[in-house]
Amino acid sequence: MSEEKKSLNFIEHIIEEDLANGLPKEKLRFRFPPEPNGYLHIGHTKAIGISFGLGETYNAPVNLRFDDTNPAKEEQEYVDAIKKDISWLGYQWENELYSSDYFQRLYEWAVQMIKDGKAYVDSQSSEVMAEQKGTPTQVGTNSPYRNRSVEENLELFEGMKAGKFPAGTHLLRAKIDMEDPNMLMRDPIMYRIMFAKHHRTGDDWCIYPMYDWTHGESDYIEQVSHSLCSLEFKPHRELYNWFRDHVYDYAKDKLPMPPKQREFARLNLSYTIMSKRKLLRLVEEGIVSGWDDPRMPTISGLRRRGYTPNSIRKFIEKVGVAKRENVIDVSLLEFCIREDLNKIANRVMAVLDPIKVVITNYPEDKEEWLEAENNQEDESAGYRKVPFSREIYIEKDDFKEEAGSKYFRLKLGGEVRLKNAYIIKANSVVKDANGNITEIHCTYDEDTSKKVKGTLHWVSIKHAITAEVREYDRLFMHESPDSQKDKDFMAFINPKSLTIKTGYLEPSLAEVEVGERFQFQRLGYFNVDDDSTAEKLVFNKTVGLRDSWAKQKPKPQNNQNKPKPQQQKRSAISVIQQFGKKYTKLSDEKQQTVKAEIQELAKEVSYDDLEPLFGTAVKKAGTRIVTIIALKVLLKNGLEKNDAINEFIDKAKADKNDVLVAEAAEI
RNA sequence: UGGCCUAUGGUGUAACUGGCUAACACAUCUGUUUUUGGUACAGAAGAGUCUAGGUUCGAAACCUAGUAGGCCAACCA
Repeated sequence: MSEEKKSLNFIEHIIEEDLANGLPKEKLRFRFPPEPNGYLHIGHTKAIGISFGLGETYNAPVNLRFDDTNPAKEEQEYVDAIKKDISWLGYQWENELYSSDYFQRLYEWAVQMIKDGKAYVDSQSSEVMAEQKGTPTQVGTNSPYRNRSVEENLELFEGMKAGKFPAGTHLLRAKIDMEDPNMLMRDPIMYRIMFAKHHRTGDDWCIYPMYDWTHGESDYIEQVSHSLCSLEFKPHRELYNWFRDHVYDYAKDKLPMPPKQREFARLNLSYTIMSKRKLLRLVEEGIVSGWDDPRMPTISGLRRRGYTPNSIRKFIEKVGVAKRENVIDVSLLEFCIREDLNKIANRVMAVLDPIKVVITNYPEDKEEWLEAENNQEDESAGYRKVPFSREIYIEKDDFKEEAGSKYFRLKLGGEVRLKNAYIIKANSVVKDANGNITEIHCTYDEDTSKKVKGTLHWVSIKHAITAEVREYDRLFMHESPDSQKDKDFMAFINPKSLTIKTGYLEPSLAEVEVGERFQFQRLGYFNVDDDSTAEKLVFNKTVGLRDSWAKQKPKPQNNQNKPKPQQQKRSAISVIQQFGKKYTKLSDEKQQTVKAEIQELAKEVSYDDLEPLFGTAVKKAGTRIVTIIALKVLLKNGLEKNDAINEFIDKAKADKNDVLVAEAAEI
């Protein structure tokens, strides 16, 4: 067991510390608490991966708890979809729970809080209350109802529960501090009146608890040890603790574990939006076909697109956990899915943009069934037969009448290998009236041992089956479409995010099943879409293969690779400082050229610019060398020596860096 | 005008809690192998850790100030 010590993220550090301080390992318990008001997306996967992942590493139970305290928004449909997605990802929850299961207990605790003078019934309009609440920079003021008697509060709360009051007339609030700098502590609402049918409790209740009151107490009831959520809940922690500490007083005999909330930064993906509300808009406005459109970042979308649970889990693992805002490059997600599919997807041949090739020396009525390896990454995948005949399709892109030596594909007079078949040579082309090539005439050679640079995929026209092939591009053309202050995210929609083609496939694909994944050789990974039927096959492109050839070709004006915002002219001193950072690493020769440049720049530098650099840390020898060089220029141009200068020079002469000493000695 | 959080190569995370030349992955670029311009393998480039002070023999880490970004005023979660 020489397990290499993996570095821990900050949450794991906290847990390790708690364990070291005496928390028994058996007490560890986590939870994933979605609100059933929408579909899960890749961002949620991070939260799922963290809590369920912790459960796996510490062998601790993880509850799936639906935070269903707002019947106006929540539906059973979402509960079912969420369960399906989590299961699909391969995680197992210990218990399926609902906050609504705790409504009675929460109610009893609330009554206790009233009796203890920690909560009161307010009877004002939301406008007035908002007024009293103040702003982040301005304290709030007390409600006139804040000091109702316990008896009155009890009676009113009882009445609220019994349905005696219309919605909006009364509220239960915690009595904390209207002047707290944290607005969440300014007498937060615990209960509101809502005459709505709840997806689980039906009409049992007409008062519903708010998030802050429910969430932490649900954690506590479940004896969750570590309650992990995203950063925006950080300000809630203070309130989480306040409620928890009071309730702990009521129940500590039976519920000894007070949970602790910790927050991590949520996942952001480049060229993607993550907000449920905005995703809903894409669905409602018909930009996509539904929540499971393969372009959507939802779990169901990714699943339909052909992503594997493994690849998504791997992605979440690689993304890490920390507290700073981040934007993950989609290329990491693509890397993860390619890595997985490379190992498990069988290779097949499909031509998506065909051009006809006639092999003139191959008999017209002949056909051969050639052996093809299914997956060279997996020996157990075996072999299959693919038909070859006189007329085949290859990709249009794979032929040019004329091309340079860097072009490995077919050109007139050139030879290429047909994957799993023969080597062919292009002799002539047939063109239509517009000059478009309609046929390429080739001759084949049975000797396949020859070395040729290029290998093409192909499909026998006579045997080919057709399929609808859907290719996807990113939904948005901007790296962070929803964080532009002056533009709506809809402005960045990519109008060409979906391309539908007719593909010609080798006949082995005639009987595929929905969800099956393949590599179309040299093109990418594809899976069978839910829309696919025996009569009409439909494939989705999951992701393309890496293509180092495409990168060499001139990009179609898409300069997304280097939008480096060039800073406007930097000052001479900052350029010199920049040189300083590298100076000691440069070769002697380079040092000379850089030195000359610094001497030139130094002419524009004033003493006031330079002086702050005298204090540079000893360790930063490069910066000090560069400063000396510049200083010498200034001295030469008439600058008088002063104490600061002399001290700096003396210190340099005494340094252990030879270059620095040498430069200083010249003064 | 407040409070809280964050700042490490282009991106994301590390750095055994103050100690080696700041590590790993993605992205980028080179080669080698290859019946996929894929995979695999080998290598390169790129960061004095936001800035300035301070503490220390020693700071990415601790302290102070500044700067930048994020979050906080729903009877949402």
